Amino acid sequence: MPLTLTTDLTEDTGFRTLLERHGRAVEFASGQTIYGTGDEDSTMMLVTKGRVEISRTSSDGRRSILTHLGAGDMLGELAALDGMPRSADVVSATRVRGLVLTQAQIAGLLKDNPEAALGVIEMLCRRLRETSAMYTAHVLADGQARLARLLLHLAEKWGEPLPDGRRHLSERFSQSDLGDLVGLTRESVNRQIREWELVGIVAREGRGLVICDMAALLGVAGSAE
Amino acid sequence: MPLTLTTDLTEDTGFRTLLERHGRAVEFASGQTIYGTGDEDSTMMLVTKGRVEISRTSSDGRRSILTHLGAGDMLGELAALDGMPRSADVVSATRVRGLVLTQAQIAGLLKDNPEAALGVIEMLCRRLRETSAMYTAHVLADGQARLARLLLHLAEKWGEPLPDGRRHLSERFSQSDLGDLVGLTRESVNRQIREWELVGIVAREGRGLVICDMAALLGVAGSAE
DNA sequence: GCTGCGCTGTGATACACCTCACAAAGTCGT
DNA sequence: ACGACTTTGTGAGGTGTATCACAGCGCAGC
Repeated sequence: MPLTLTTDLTEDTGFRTLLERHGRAVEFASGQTIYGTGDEDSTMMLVTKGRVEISRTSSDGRRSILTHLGAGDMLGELAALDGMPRSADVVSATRVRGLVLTQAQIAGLLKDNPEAALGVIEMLCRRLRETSAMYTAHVLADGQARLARLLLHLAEKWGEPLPDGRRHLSERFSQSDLGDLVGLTRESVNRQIREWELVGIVAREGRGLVICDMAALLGVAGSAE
Repeated sequence: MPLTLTTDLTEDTGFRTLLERHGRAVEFASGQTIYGTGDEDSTMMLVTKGRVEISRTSSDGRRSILTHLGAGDMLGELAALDGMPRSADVVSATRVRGLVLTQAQIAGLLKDNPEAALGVIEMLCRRLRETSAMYTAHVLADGQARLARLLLHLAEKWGEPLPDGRRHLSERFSQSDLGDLVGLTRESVNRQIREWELVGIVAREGRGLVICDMAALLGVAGSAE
């Protein structure tokens, strides 16, 4: 089960309307810190354009990326819902545009509209299932399987399908990003991808990556599911 | 940040009253499967006595234990709240007594009592923070640090304090359980604990374990926080 | 154009942890 | 008190990844 931490807005909890109607438009250049771990502010944001990275950094400087979010994804709802300090860093990976909602606006929505609360509960349950699946996947699978899973997931979320069924990933994920997403070093990611390239499972097309043989990746990924 | 997945009932979302008043009393012998991954039933349960293990098993038979829950903890609320299939196995680690609530009862509570929904949201947010902290901890820390963290957490949740400040863990956790809780083999756990025993960080007292030097464990645990 | 700087590629070496194998000790049922 | 089963202890050897080190490459800015 791949990591998403994504809030699917096709199922509307009332947030979408609220955001589009009352959200304050914001914009960030690439590389800016949007929220920092421990911050006390309690806003949330809907990404309308670009890509952000959710991560944590250990005291000795190693980084664990939880996920990347893009247009249509919400972020920061945890702090907005429970008022606790932010639990992760959010950094723009590209130029990012979004709509921001304050905690007061959200609290208002929840008070006036009990339906919304049920939607929120459903969303949190889904996130909880995803996160805990992500945990066990990391415990049980080795690096190769985790990387295979990641590529499949990224291709799904960010890639465009090619006519021949392969998938093109044009968004730029550096190998060290990939490493931080699955808990491997950049070098290990390099060697693994290189190996898959030789066997024709993936290919390099200009600045992007093409997933040629999804079935093979699924095989590698599933071996320890 | 240790794994808990625990629902703290001191903060009452209305569930506790509901459970104590309308819960159906149940009892399980040690080693019984209470809920199985994929099951469709949607009850939840308050543990009143004993200890249960929440785990997942990979296709190749390796097991990852998410946590152990005991008296005062709720389990199965995820499926009860969102109606999806169970996402993990729950097995009694000892003889267990509990009170069971049906999904209909919970739905009724949430509909009649909007306050309760807010409490549930808060609880889910806390769980989400814990689970994702658990994930990054596992990615960033090595086996030694994870085991140290685990012992501290178990001592806190299940141990009794001794007059001299040490902590006695009388509940029986086998070394392979400990391994499955942190993603190590039984052998590795054995060697590590043995080593700590030699240095006086922990000690064996009959059938239980005593944490002698919490500070030292904290040091090991925190080195990669 | 040249100059940095971040990304990629690759070898050599180290080490944490696993796997396998087996013995000893403890626990439980009858 | 007996055997069966689980848990613990420990060695030898293998392996997946990390670490370090360095070279090439591509792109942005001056």
